[in-house]
Amino acid sequence: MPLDENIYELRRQKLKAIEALGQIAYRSKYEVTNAIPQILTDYSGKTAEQLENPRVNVRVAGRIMAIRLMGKAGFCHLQQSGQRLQIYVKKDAVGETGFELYKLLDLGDHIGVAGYLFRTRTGELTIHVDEITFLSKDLLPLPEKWHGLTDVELRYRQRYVDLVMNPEVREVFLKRSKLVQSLRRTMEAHGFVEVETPMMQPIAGGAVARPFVTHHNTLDMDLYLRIAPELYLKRLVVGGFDRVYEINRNFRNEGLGWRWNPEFTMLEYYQAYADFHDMMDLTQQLITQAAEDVTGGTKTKWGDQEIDWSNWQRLTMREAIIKFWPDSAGAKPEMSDFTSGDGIKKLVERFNRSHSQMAYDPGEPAGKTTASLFEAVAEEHLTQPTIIYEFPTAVSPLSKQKPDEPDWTERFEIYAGQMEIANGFSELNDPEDQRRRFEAQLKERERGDEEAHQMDEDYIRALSYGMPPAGGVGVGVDRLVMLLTDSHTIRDVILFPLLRPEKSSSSSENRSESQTDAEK
RNA sequence: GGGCGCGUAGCUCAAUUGGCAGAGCAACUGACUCUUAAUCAGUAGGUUGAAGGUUCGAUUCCUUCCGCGCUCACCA
Repeated sequence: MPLDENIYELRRQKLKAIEALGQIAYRSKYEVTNAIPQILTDYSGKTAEQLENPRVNVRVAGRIMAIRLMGKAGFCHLQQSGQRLQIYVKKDAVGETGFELYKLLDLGDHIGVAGYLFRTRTGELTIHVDEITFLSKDLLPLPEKWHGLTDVELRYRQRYVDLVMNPEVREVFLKRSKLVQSLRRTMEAHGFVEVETPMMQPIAGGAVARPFVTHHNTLDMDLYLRIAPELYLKRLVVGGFDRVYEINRNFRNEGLGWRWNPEFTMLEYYQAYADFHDMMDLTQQLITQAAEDVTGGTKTKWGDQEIDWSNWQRLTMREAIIKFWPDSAGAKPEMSDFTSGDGIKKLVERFNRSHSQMAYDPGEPAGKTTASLFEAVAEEHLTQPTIIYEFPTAVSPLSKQKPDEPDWTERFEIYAGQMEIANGFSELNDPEDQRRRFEAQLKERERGDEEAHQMDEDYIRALSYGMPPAGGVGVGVDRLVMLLTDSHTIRDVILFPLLRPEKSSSSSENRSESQTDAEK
């Protein structure tokens, strides 16, 4: 830290010296003729002769990422929008004062330059500078130019430095932006209307998770940050918005991990008069289109594997358990094994004998066990985009049951890269059935499941006014970004992931201490 | 929360069984008007995450704490 402050102080003095040369320390604006990426696009193909006549005069701005001084001339690389262009500064060209300014520049400073394009002896496109304008000072030293910033914690805590130093990080977030654009485009093309529903809710519903709690002072009431927008979007379907969608944050007070951040982005959409098969088709199309829009193709790298977004498979949950049943756990299950709680229990016991123990509570509903068994048996095999459909009713309090098998619902999830990335179903619109499902969830809550769904009387009232048949889907945007950018932790696709608060032991605390001392 | 690992200069990393805490880059001074990880000569920069213990002596061994990473469990 002492050295840090030395450099800071030294650079402040340089800034004063720069002002003494007639520059403004923090000026308001600088008119450029070209952005650096534009120059690279337009002139990279031109020869030295083509650049000479006619001569191309430019004004550009950027951050100094490399600087080399050789007596009375020097080179810099200016970076803008993640791309770099070299400039050549010669005392003869910029004059005495201009060169004094050049000598006061540091790595990380922002400058604007005016000059003309040429090629150096080694052929690199370069600006021959006539005039330097100082734009802004970097008072803190950037990380080492060769190794850059690799410390994971610093990268997340100081994302601004990470973005300056690591162009591939910038790329990930550009792709994230493209993905969201693509999702919106597909939704709009299908006639969906974008809406915004409450982030603060009196009852945290629409999913099975623990919420964050906050408080409104004037109304003196506790509110929950939403765990899902689902119940509000379906209220809108009741109200006559036949196709609605929302892209926004959900908050779940759960653990952190490579696939989990407490706030994450979800796309949710609801379509009246559609069932879960329609939603599977739409979602498959949405994701395939997104892969193409973001990466330009349908095949993406995922670690040492490849995901082919044009090749999907569909399996029921029961089929998936049978298909991926490990040989070591004995004969594959039969469909009839899933019909009784006893049959499922036996499957779990057989599986657990050959594998690491899968957690399960004998008192829980059989459907819950089946869903856990599916995750234990199949999830790790689901690298290619796969739609798993027909989920147990016990874990699907908002889905419509299969007409012929009431223990199973018209629900699906989409898996890729061993992650669940989407969840959709034919929406339960029978208010009395919905009340019974909520009551079953309340029993689970009494059994100690803090994540079980709460009773939402207003939602039941909304259904009682009549909701048309509808299908709905939620798509995990962060996880989709991970898959499309080969990022293996969610923190790499969220600009500012949740971290523990920074320890204030060093600089900030010292400063406040010295302030109190001064006050005394 | 459990298990494993890590923490040394601003950044990236060394340091023989426990024996003088080092290098490159960044910084500073000087030389250099086509360099590009510029080069050359020199200078400065450290409470080895914190506290305690063992020892003649601790970056190294032990304990506790703090922080980070990986991983397992709950969760999308």
